[in-house]
Amino acid sequence: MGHSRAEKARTHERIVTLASKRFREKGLTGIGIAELMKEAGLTVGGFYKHFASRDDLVAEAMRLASREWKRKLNAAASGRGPITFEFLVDDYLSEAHRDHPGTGCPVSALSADIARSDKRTRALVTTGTKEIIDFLANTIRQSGEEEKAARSRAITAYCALVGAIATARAVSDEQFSREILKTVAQLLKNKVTPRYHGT
Amino acid sequence: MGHSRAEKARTHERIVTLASKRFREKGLTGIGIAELMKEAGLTVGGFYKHFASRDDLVAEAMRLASREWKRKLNAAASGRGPITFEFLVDDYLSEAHRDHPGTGCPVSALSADIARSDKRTRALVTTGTKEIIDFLANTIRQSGEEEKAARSRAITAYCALVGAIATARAVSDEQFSREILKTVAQLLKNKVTPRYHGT
DNA sequence: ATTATCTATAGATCTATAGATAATGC
DNA sequence: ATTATCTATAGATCTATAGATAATGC
Repeated sequence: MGHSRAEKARTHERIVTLASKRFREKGLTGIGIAELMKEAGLTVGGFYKHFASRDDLVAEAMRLASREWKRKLNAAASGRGPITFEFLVDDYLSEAHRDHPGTGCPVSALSADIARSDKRTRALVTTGTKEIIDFLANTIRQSGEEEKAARSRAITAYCALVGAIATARAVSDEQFSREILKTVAQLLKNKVTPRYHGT
Repeated sequence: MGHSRAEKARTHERIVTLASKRFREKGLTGIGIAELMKEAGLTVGGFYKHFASRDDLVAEAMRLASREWKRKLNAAASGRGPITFEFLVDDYLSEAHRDHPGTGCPVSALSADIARSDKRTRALVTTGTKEIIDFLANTIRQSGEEEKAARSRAITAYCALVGAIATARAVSDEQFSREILKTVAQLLKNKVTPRYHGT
């Protein structure tokens, strides 16, 4: 029991980290505070000394998920030269990402729940989404695309990625699910390479 | 109280119709049986004479949502000659669709919940999704596209549509939300018209 | 003395069931 | 007699709070 302030900060982070994973897996209302605290090795009573309300935890968990997701994209680049659009597409549309929503893109896992969340959470996700799209647009410009066209492609590619993972997770036919991932990956990559010269 | 068998059938349909709407609005776990029955002008006790379990209602509601959604696409075509890909895209990516999930595409509203649903519900949605993609592929072939390429484009377009609505609903910046809808609509329509001759 | 966590619990849900009531349908 | 719906309730949740306990930190 008891324990230091430094330990409390670590406990806090442990709860938020766990929540950001479980929320993506089970939905923002799919797991209760008691179960989360138990999984974190704590009991329900301590929760409200860490968070003013459940929505507070949701907001913090989504903030962490967005930050980690961005960090992951950047980390994927490091040591390999500038990250390419093709790499991002293959990484996003992998079966690993489809099968592990807990560590994946928060928007594809929680879009509907986010739409029903409070202002703070939605604002956070909005900022994160804009940043990812800017990031995508930059990789597209590296392929020689003009700025405005790159943004259009980035937005459309982002939506195709989100929709593909969401749909591939929803359908129960494994072959069909894989077809979705592979087809979207292939088409997105073809569309963006300069050799096709689309407007 | 009491009432005829014919009336029971109508009551049953009323519950399923309401559920298919509320589920799309609030999520598959976002509304309880008591509230649904109350909204349908009934009380909670009668529920289990209509459905063996909550999951039973979920399955029936999703079946209805898929059927209605297909019917809507087909109805949009009637009296206007063969339905075009362009029309479907604009209709799907309208602000009206974004703002009224209850009568909209069940996959964009519920993908994550569906992924966590039982076999029956997922199988139903899988079939519905395949049909919509076939439908899209047909409209693309009407623009002179070869069959296999049309299927690839249909799958990718479907994912872009689903992701665009999901994302446009999640973000809280109205201008950004509209940008997403418009950009994806424009790019999808450009990509499919024969004048661009992409592979 | 303060505080991080605990046990315990209030009050509001939720799904599901039991048994009563009032109609239909033989 | 059967049955469509009702009232009432069991038992399991859920969020949030009160008060106890055992540590930290002045």
